[in-house]
Amino acid sequence: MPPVFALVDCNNFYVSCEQVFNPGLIGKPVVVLSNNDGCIIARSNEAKSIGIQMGIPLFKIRDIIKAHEVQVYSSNYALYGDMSQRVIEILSEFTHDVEIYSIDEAFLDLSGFKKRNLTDYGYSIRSKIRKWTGIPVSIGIAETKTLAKIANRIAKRSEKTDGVLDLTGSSYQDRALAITAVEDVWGVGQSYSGFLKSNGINNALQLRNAPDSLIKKEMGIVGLRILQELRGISCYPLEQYPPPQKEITVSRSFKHPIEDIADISEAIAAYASKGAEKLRKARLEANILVVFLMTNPYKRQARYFNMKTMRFPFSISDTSELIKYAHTGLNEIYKKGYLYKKAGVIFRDLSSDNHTQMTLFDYKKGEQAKEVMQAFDRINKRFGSDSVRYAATGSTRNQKWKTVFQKRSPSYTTNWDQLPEVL
DNA sequence: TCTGGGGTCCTAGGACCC
DNA sequence: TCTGGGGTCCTAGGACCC
Repeated sequence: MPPVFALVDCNNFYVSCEQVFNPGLIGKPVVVLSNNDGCIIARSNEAKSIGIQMGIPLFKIRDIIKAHEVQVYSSNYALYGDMSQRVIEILSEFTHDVEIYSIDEAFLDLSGFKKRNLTDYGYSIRSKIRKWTGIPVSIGIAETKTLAKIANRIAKRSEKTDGVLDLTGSSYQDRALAITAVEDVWGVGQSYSGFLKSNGINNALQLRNAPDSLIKKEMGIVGLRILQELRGISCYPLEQYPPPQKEITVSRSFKHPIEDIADISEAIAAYASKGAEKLRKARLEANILVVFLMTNPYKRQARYFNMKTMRFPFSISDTSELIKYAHTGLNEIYKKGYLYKKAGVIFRDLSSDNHTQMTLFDYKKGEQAKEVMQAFDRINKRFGSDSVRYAATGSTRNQKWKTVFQKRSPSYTTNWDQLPEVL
């Protein structure tokens, strides 16, 4: 018995979140920006239809913004994360077989619901999410995740589907594949679509019917799996319990380039500290730390990129230790005379925090440090993040490396002081 | 002037070992 | 002409995802 997957995808998620709390934005061109208000990362349908591209830098479309009075928002992840959780909670009322795929997408296993009308089931999911959160979603249903993605894409665009499309056992399946461009197939990016098109494969139907040997040669085993999935043979099961995380990154671009290592050291300390908090929250410890530093790749000025990998004698999640290592690494890779644009830390080789190997002497020290970290995390949880922080992360007066959000909406759902008022 | 951030998987090649 | 072979571990780079 082949499985049945549903992909539930929130439409224009970040923009929809803004619209829920500011209904005046509905029907208008609206965009949400990346960190430092750099690029467009979400668009309302109206913004899409006036030609604003995903990922484009804001400064390149200033005139379109002005001409069409596009409403512009900085990203507000506290709000989006909270809304995402609400959507997931509703989904799990419909089935326990939920895989949270990203902040705005989830796969469901509907294999047990085959006797029902799956389209109708989709409609009831969709309308409940709409009613309880205000977020519009689209739902694609099919025998594999890749086909469910395709169904979802059509459900999102076609008026006729009204947001839900079930392709299981459907005579419409070939047609659906034929109207899906090859670059819109899950797993086909820029490089692969270039190769496929140069071989006359322009849509998903042609890809499904392509010879295995051709695909294998250029796209390897990943390509073969895409073929299987398009043919209705599932290669990617539902991952209800995701495997443990393999790495944790904290990195930021600087709004303006920075030269001085003192400023970069502050930034790196803040990133290491944030990463350490993420480690402890996931009950993990790191064995490897990578620090990296780079100039602006978009500029023609002198370029520099370097990174340093360090392995610890035993696994760590202690903030002050991690800051120390990060600074050691930074001092090795920093070179005077460059204008730096981005820096970050990566933690790798993560292990669970309950079986650290230490000598008895180190053990005592370790227990003390652990208690300090627990108190640190408790305070920040209770009074808001950064209520306490390490001196190495710098004075609040130094704004040189801080990320900018000039057009941020209030944190309507996560901060008591910013609840929306009903007048 | 102004260009995000955080992930995963696969593959090839080097180091090292027996 | 021909220069051992095979396994493991690690890393870098490429490709993709949202």
